[in-house]
Amino acid sequence: MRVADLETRATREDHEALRLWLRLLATTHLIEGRVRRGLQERYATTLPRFDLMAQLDRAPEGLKMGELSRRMMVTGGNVTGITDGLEADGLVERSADVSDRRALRVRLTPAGRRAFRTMATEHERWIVDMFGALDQNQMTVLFDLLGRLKQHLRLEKEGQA
Amino acid sequence: MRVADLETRATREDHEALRLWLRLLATTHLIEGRVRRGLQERYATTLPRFDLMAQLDRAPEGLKMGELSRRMMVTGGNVTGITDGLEADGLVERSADVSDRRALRVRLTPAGRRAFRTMATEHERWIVDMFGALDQNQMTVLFDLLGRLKQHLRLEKEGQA
DNA sequence: CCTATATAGTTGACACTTAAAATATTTAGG
DNA sequence: CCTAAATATTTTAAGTGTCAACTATATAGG
Repeated sequence: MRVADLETRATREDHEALRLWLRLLATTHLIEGRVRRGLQERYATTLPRFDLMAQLDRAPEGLKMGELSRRMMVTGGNVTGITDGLEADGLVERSADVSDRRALRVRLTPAGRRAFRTMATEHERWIVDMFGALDQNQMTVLFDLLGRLKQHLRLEKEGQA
Repeated sequence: MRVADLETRATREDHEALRLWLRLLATTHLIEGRVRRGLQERYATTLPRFDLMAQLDRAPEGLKMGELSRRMMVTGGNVTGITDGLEADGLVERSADVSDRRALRVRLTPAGRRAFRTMATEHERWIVDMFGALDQNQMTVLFDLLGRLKQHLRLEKEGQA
């Protein structure tokens, strides 16, 4: 290994699963950091803000806070804060849900949609470049293996509940 | 897909690389969250504290703050804060570096080492369980593909610098 | 030697994140 | 109908994370 990073802590004696986990984590951190810096430098925004807008871009009719929270895989309190910031900047708007007075519906404003679409184009280019190390077949294999892993994690959780 | 999560935002039209990235991110978040909750529930500690101690467990002679920062893949300021907390709890200690008066060497205290070893055993069990979805061969393939991806990211970065 | 630059670490400002408590509303049972 | 439990959201406290500014020390060239 050329560079000391999260994986450095793994040694020959460790279980293969542990080494795999550290590499998975290091790789994800590397990509995430690259995207975060790109968004900061090019658009003075953050990854969580971009993620929230990405979810809303897929849902023209808007999403309830709870649905946003589930899809972003973060807690509700977190979504409240990020939404507050985006709302203050006029990029998203909250509106009362018609069928449930406890709920709020969040959606992109026209300005928010424009801003997101611009960023998303460049964001996708970064991702394609970073995954350029893998050919079509390798990407498919990786996608399937991660799918298997993820499915297993979901099932384990259901077992508990 | 059965559950709405980070991947939900990906659609048929998206570039394969983007869908792969979202799955990589979702899977990593899932595992990370599981480990974080385990450490919190069983040992009332956090993942960053565990990670820092894990790095030190591999380096009996201790590590300089900067080396810790590189290996943990986080900024120096962050390491200062986590180290402060662990030091306050008597789990690590700072000592002056003999050859460089700017530098500090951090190492586990005996109590820190005992605490880490206990947690590490259980932590490894969690990881092995979570990766139980994959057989030996699949783990090797996943490990190699991530290695290829990671190597490519490192090279791109060197190119810039 | 002496100054310019680089490096090691800390600090402060700000954003993100979780968990738990609090509020408001809905739903389910009796 | 009425109350208990569940759900949707916000708030708060504490920890994590970045970046940029700062202090202290080291190193390189003249």
